[in-house]
Order: sequence, then C-alpha cells, then structure tokens
Amino acid sequence: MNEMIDATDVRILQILIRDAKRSNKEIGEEVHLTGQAVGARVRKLQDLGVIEGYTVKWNPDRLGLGLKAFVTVFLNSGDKHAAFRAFVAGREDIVEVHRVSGEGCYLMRVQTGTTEQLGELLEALLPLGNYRVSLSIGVEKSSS
Amino acid sequence: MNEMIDATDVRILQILIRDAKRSNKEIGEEVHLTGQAVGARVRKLQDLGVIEGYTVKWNPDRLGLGLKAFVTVFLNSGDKHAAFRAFVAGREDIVEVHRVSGEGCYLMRVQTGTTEQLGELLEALLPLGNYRVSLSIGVEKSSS
DNA sequence: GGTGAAAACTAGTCGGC
DNA sequence: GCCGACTAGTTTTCACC
Repeated sequence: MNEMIDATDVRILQILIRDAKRSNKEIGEEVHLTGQAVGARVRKLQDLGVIEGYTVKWNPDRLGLGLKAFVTVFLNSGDKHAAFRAFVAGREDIVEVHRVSGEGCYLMRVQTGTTEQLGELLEALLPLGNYRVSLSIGVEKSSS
Repeated sequence: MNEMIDATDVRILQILIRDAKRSNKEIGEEVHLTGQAVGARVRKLQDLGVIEGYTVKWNPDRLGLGLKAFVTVFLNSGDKHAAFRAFVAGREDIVEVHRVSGEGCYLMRVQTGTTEQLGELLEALLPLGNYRVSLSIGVEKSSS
C-alpha cells in the first residue's frame, strides 16, 4: 500500500492542476495510457494524500471582492495565539493564514470587497496585536 | 446576456469551491433545483468569468516540496520591473506574485523542496533588488 | 500494473410548462 | 427560467493478460 510516485504520476498531477476537468481518456492520450489506468493512478494519488480535493478557480473581482491584501500580524503576547486562531476561523474574508518565522508571527492573505471592510478587519484585529498591510495592486502570477 | 448573480449562484459557487467533484444533481438537491438547472447556472458563471477553471488541491509535503515562504521584494530601480517579471515567469518554484503597495514592490509566494533551493532562488534574485523572507512554519487556514 | 469490454452514472440537448 | 425524457460521453468494475 505504500507505493512510490513516478514521473507519470507527477505529469498527471500537473495536467490536473492546470485543468481538473480533463477526462481520464484525454489525459491517457497525453501520457500514453488508457483512461482506466489514469483513473487508477489518480485514485492512488488521492489515497496517498497528494491530491486533497477538487476546487474551482474563481475570479473575486467579478463578485465584488476585488481587494486582495497580505497582512503581517505581530501578536501582543504569547497567550494571544488561541484567540487569534479563533478570530481567523470565524472570518470569511481571511483566506489563508501561515505561521511564519521572520517578519511577525503570522502572515495572512485577505480578500474583501471594499477598503471599509478591510479597515473593519484590521480594527477587529487590533486587540490581539499589531499588523502591517501590503495591498495587492495587481497579480502578476497565480497558481502556476 | 448580461445576467445578474443571485444568492443561489453564490451558494453553488461555494459548494464547488469546497468540492468541485460534486455532481450537478447532488448540488441541485442542496439548493432545491434539478441537475440541469444547476448545470445552466454553472455555465453562466463560467461565461461571466466568475469561474475561471477547475483545479486540484494538492499537498506539496507529500511530493517533497514542504518549504513554503513569502518573499517581499524591493527592486533596486524602476527599470528592473520587466526583468523581474521575466524572472518570475521562468521559475516553477514561484507560485504567486502580487504587485503591492506598502512593504516593498512585490510579494511572492514561494514553494521549494529544500532550504538550499530557497537560497538559490534568493541569490538569483539579488541582482534585481533586496528581499525579506517570511518562512511558513505551519498553515493555520488554507483556501476556505 | 495495465488492458479490454460491459454496467452505472453523469452532463448536454431537445421540447414542453 | 425550470422541469422531464432522451442521447452521448464518462467513470467504474469486472475478468484476463
């Protein structure tokens, strides 16, 4: 059950990352396999935890969520970590949170509709610590 | 052809973000519609550009790409932007690049296998400008 | 581990409401 | 704008190599 991942598996994964709607048969033609062989490998990748799930790439701008920002968080004290995690779990506008070493304690990716909403988020964050905001004014590259 | 997006469309989108492999029929049961009505709405969302494509969520750790970092880039001079864009376009380990206001010129999300590879990336970046690295040591939240 | 053929399910298209 | 029936394509499961 502990199988290795060969180059073909990686190729299949890369194809699926680019477009998960491709059929197994179509992928099979590209990697010189039949559709059901590709299906078996995809299932293996899922069982191994390499593939965690399937999602859609969506455009936040078209839904009035055009504001993207990176917020570096500096917590006031060490006992604020639990409160911070509860805070981010309850907010839909916080898309991604990383515990980081370097600048600050956490770095989170935020997605809101207006600057007012971003301001409200930052204000709610203040009791926990300080922050530094980098507002995205253009995406050069995204999820290669 | 210029249609509005109602609450049902958003619900369908949220379901697809969580799991794009759900069938239209299954989604229809959740939003009280038939499968083909869901399919029509999904097609509408694609035509409107809200849904840009389908991808897989994959686990970099399982492929020996466990190092995640955020690099804030401070370009040396204004004429380095073109060179920087060419630089990031050619590197697979740079996953995401944002033009930002605030700290630095660009903020990019990097994904490498080892610290040596990260060091090599940063060294290659040096001719273009300075940088500040925040190494991710744990993901609290990811792509809600 | 991969291939081949049959079964179950799915999405897309048609007319009708 | 949505529903029901039909068709085409897909994934899945089986035995076999």
